[in-house]
This record gives sequence, structure tokens and C-alpha cells, in this order.
Amino acid sequence: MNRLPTLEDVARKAGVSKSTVSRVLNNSAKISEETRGRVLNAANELNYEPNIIARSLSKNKTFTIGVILEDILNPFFSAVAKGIETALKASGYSMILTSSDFDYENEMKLTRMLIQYKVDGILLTPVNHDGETVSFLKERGIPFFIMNSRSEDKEVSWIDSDNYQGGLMATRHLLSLGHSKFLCLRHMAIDGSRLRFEGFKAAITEAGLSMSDQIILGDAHSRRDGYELTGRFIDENGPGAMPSAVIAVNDTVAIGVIEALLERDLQIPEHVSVIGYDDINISSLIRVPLTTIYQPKFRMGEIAASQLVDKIERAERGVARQFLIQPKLVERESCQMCGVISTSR
Amino acid sequence: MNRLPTLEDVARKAGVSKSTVSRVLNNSAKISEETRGRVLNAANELNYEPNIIARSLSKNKTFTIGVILEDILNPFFSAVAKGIETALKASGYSMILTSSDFDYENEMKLTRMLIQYKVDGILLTPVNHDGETVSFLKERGIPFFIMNSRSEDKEVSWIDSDNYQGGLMATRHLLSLGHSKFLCLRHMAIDGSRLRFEGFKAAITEAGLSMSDQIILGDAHSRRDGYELTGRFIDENGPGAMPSAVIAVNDTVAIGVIEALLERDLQIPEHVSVIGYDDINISSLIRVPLTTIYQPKFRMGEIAASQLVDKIERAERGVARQFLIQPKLVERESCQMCGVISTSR
DNA sequence: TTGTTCAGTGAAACCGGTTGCATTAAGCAT
DNA sequence: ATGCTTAATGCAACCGGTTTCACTGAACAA
Repeated sequence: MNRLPTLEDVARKAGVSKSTVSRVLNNSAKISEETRGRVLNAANELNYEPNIIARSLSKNKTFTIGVILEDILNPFFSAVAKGIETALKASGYSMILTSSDFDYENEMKLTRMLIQYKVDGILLTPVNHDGETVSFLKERGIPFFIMNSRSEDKEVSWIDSDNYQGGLMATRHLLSLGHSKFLCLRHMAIDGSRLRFEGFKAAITEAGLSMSDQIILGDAHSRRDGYELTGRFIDENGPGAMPSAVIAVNDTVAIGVIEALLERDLQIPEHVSVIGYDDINISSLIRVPLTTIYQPKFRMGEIAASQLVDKIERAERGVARQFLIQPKLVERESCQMCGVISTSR
Repeated sequence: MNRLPTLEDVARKAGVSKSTVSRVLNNSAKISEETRGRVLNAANELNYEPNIIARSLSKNKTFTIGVILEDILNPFFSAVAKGIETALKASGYSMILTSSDFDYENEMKLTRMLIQYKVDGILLTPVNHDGETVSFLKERGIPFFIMNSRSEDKEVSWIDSDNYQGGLMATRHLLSLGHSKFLCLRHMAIDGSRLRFEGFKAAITEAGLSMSDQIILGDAHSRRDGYELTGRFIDENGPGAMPSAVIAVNDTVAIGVIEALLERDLQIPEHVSVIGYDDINISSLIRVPLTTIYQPKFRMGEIAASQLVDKIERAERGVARQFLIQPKLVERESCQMCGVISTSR
């Protein structure tokens, strides 16, 4: 394995000093046309590629940002990742992508690792709202930006959709269709989910219903969780015990719910209405097109990334910015009036 | 912004030399218990985190590998990415994840960038089979591993599923259901797709049918492509011109096809059978559960990553390995006998 | 002619680690 | 007492860039 050519090699070949080569390559000072030509030629002939590691070390800047998502496999996060990638490419950064799998310990380990990699900043969807990770980053003065969650701390920047509103919205929608008893699949360990649940509670109370009549199951975040929790509930309590509507913490879970229901011959929305959250790509195309709450995922990633880059480059480190996006109800076919059974399509 | 503590700071605090600190932290030489203790304490008190950039520079090794996928948003690639991530985490590597968006120029640029980042190796799903990227990497002696594609070059390692077989399999399945005229949505710029198409042709010929009776459209790789190409075809030629079966280059495209068909009141599979490829996560759950060809995506990523790490660490650089995985037909509901129209479900 | 200015370039320090080699002191055999 | 090991540690070079500062020579003003 032959060593890759370095600045020194180029310098020698062009008959100049390292400094000159560096300056030519970075256009960082006036260099005579003649010298510039010689250097460029030498670099070309040697197939020279700068060593970003070395450059990073001396500039104390890596042009890399660390991304910690909760789960790359979930289309919600893929969309966020895509948005991040798009924004970063535009400003010349790369990303180290990791996923915490909703595990707090992982999140911390990854954060530590990214810091060691000297990323210029970190984007994360934290498992815990204002958890240790945030204070860890703050203490060390690492620029970071929170996605899909928020912080009480005025100095912390974040972008989130209004999950409380979303939860409220979803529940009110079902209430307006006459439903009054719900199966709610939540996930208390995750901020956004918790707020959606708060919204749910608020709507229930506001409608004069009792929370104790509601069936709450969790923690659910995967399709499998939705499938198993729902399935087990029906199997243990009989289909008669099934409420007329299900509120799932996200679309992925909702899809699992739908699977479990269909498998047990409960028709959607005739027997059970189901509402999700996120409006992931395929939600419109699943067996029963899913009524859900939309959030702009791609955009969220894009905004987060460009804000972080701003923070890094313009050294606006003091100024924190918060973005609260309003979610939207997307009505499709998985919800209908309570009690109306029609088998025609 | 206070500078993060360095080895030197720890050394000063512990009253020893940099070398000693380094040796303690890496367990790389015998150090007296007493000194070790002092050093560890100092490191702890200062919240010291090693600078991987500096370490990488001196060790000439980054513990980072570059990943170039064609499109992170496509669930097929998300699954591959997840597999990679899992395998890498196990061996202590991180990944820089990028996507080429099926664009060859991008792929080349990203490769160059990853080399500058001095990644220890590269995993890629190349847009072009044996394109310049591969020779570029080979020339420079960068360890790399090809995913979801292959190479004629015996010295290049890859993992791929047998796309030719898969194409053959899909087509034969439809032929066996009595279909004889197909709409085929292909993508010639991508290896795997091309081979699937070769399989399609072989099956057509083998059945004594003429390729000129088939309708071939391309290039398709996104849901949108599937949706638009199919829609346009029907709108321009009328529903009567629609063949009884559609073969889509992948599930994502197939989903777009289904959308376009349903929108124009063509029932699946009653009026048109549709077959996809990949068996992505939600294929079983879309409006019409998709008959498709399965490939082990997660596993593919996992194998690729661990093979690459092997290559890097065991310096088995001479030995190339190739993995050809057999795809499997997964029958669901989007295909049925040709000519049988039943509207009952 | 004598400064002064400025374009163009090189030398060397620096970024924060790792590591080969030298050094010191203690332990032990002769 | 002398010489030889060996354990524990420090010094300094090195990885491949960037950047400050100094220097040279030419152009130009006085």
C-alpha cells in the first residue's frame, strides 16, 4: 500500500514550500500565476487529495456534524435525515449518523463519541426532554440543536411540532365523530409522545369524559409494539372490550394496530376507527388509508440543520431560537362516525 | 468558549508527561499503579475526552467508514443502513452516511470527499456496475465493499441478490398466472434493475412471447415515477391499452403504480396484477398487499459492513469475497389469474 | 539616491495525539 | 563493589495540514 501523496510531496514536486501549496489550494493569499500553475500541475499529476483530518486538527474545525436520531428505520426519521442531509450538503458539511434506538444510555454514549470525533455541532432527537445529554452538551459549549422535542431552557434551540395541540386535535376529531371510549397507545419515555398524551387527556376532560374509562397501553413506538399490544388486549379481553377508536402515538404504531385488528376481523373504520401521528410516506397507501396528524418531517430536518450551521458559522452562539410547528389533521379513511356500520366500500 | 482539555492539561495536572498519560489511557504499557491513579483522577476532574481527530492523524486510522447509498428515504436503503449501523457499532466504527440520489456525478464527488475524510473504508451501492468509482477506489488502494450490485473484477468484493433470477422469478410467476402482456417499469441506469430486466426478457422469450408486445417504460425508481409513468400511460392510451400485469423495478415504484391504477378505477388484482421487488417493510400492509421478491436487506448491510471491517483489520486485502443471495417470491394479494374478475373480497 | 510599500514566498510553530528511543533507579547475580 | 536486567517514565519526532511572522526584491514616491 503506497502512501497517499501529501502537501509536502506536492511542494517538492513543484519546487516550492508547503505554505505556498497550502495557499494555492485554499486561495488564501496572493500567489503569482506562474507558481500557482506549477503547484496545480504537481497536485494533479500526483492525484493529490487533501487530508481533512489534518486540516481539521489545525483549523480546529471538522465540517462534520453529528446526528443522533431515535431510529433510522422509522420513515419519520428517514425523512428528517433526508432533510438534514440536503441542508448540510448545501453548506458543505457531512454528517455522522447514529441512532439511539430510544435508549437513553445509547444516546449518552453516542454524544460522547461524537464529541470525541470533534464534530462541529450535534443535531439530536433526544429521548428525554431536558435530560442529561442536553446539559452535558451545554456545559461543554458544543453547538447543538434539538429536533422533535423541546427544552424549558431559554438558551437551548429546538424545533418541534406542537405535540400537545396535535394530541388534542386528534382526540377532538374522534370525539366529534361521536367516539367516547378510546384505546390509547402511548410512549411516556419520549417527550413528544408524552405531550400528545397530555393533549389526549385535555380533550377527554374538556369533553366531560373520564380518563378512567379510557384504556391506556404503552410503551409503544414500533409497528411490532402496536401489533402486539393491540392483539394481546383483544385476545385477553375479547373483541367486545375493544373501544370504538384507537389513538396511536405514531403512524408506525398505528400500522401495527391495524394489522392486529384486521387479523381479528375487526374492520376499519366500520368497527374501529384508528388515528395515527406523523403522516409518514406510506400512510396514505396502507390497506386502510390512515387518518393522521401531519408534521413536516423533511422541513424539520432542513431547518434544524441550517440553523445549526448558522449557529456554528455566525457564532450566534448566544442567541437561541425555537420553532414550534403547527401540526395538521389529515383525514383519510381510517376514522368514521361512531356506531355506523356499513360494509359497502 | 473555553478550550477543551487536552492530554497536555491532564499531564500537567497529574505531574507527568504526555506520553505517560497516553499510555495510561490506552493501557499500552506498564505504568505503576500510583501514577495510573493520579492520571485517571486528573483526567476525570478535567472531564477529559480524547480528540479522535488527533489520534486519527497520528495513527493514520479513523475508525470511520464511509457509506454511499442511493437514497436514504427508500425503505430498502434504510434497512440496509440499519444493518450496517448494527454491524459497525459492534466493531467500534462509526459511519459517515451520504446518498448519491442515483446520480453518478454525486457518487464520484462523495467518494472523493470520503477519501479526504480518510475513512478506513467505503461501503457503496454503486449507480454503475464497474463504473469509474470502483476503479478510482481500487487504484488508491482504499478498502471498499459493494452492496446491492456486483463487479466482473475478481478482486472486488460485493454482496448482491441474484437480480436476474429475481426478474425471471417474478415474470414466470405472472406467466404462470396466465398473463402474457406486461407493463414493465425498469431503470436501466442501475445495475440491479438492469439485471431484473434481463430476467424479465429471458422469461418472456422462454415463454415464446415477443418482447415487442411488451410495454417498457423507464427510468423509474421512486414512488412518484411509478405513479406518473403509469398514470400518463393510461391517460394517453386509454385503460383498454393497459396490460393485465405490471412488473415494477422495486416496491416503491410498485406502490406508485398501485396509486395510479386505483385512482383510475382499475382494481388490483382484478383488473391488473402488480408485482414489486425488495419486499420493503410496508409492502405487506399497503392497500393491496404486494406480491414481491424478497431480499434480506438488513442482513445485506450487516454482512457488507462486517466484511469490510474484516478487510480493514485483518489486512486480508488481497482476498476478495463475493456473496450472491437468492431472492424469494413472496405471494400476497396484488397478483391473480389473468382474466378472472371477481369483485368479492 | 533613499525610504516606503507591497507582492510573493519560506521557515517554523502549532493543532493534540502516538511511539521509538533514551534515561533513571531499583533489583539482583556474581 | 560491579555489571546487567528490567520496570517506569520522559523527550522529541512525527502524522499532514494551517498560519504567523519575517524576509526578499521590485516598484514607486520624495
